[in-house]
Amino acid sequence: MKPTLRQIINRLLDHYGPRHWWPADTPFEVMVGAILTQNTAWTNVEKAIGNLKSRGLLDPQGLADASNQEIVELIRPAGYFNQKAKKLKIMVGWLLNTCGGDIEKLKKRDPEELRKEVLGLWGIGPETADSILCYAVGLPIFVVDAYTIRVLSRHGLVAPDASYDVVQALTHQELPLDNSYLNEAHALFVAVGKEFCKRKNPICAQCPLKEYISL
DNA sequence: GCCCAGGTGGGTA
DNA sequence: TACCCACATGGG
Repeated sequence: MKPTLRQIINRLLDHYGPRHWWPADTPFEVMVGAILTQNTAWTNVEKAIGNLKSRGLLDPQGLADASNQEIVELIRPAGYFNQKAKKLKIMVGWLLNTCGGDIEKLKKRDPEELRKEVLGLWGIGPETADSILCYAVGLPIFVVDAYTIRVLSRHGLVAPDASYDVVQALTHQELPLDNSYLNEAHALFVAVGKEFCKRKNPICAQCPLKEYISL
């Protein structure tokens, strides 16, 4: 039997309970984490974030003033450090320029225009942009990631190679456009994805969604 | 030693 | 548009 999106999320919420995402102390830390976690295990991101924190660089002006070399050394554990240092510099430059580093002010902007602007920054694609808008700014936007597509495709709701925009359009059509709900929904996909829906294991005997599997 | 992880941008046909 | 590749560390 093919479940609906709402059924999947209800089942996951039932199983995991509220996730309290994103794992960060401040909205700015969310933004930094969103860049550092690109194609990277979160455990490695934590080390990099810890390094930045202990150096007192986890604020917009601090990062803007730091040398590229220093940032590279601190974020080395997160991988892709040359690219990511550049991305962080571009992101904080934009942030300081557009709102003086005060992320609260971004809430007053037109959401669609803001998303386009963030997407226009080098190094920020759809998932990173939406992570920032959902978890740092607090907008009602669903974040699509590899886990989301993997889980949904294994239950026949989207194609395995479905595009980001197609999957997001589906979620925005089927789900309440509410920040708390969409925040929770994405976090639940990550929870079940990490535990049961890795690339290789096709079937998950202990998965809370196993009752729906019919493929 | 090999595969994978909460992607993105650039190059080529 | 549709592939292909570089980017890089750390854990299983």
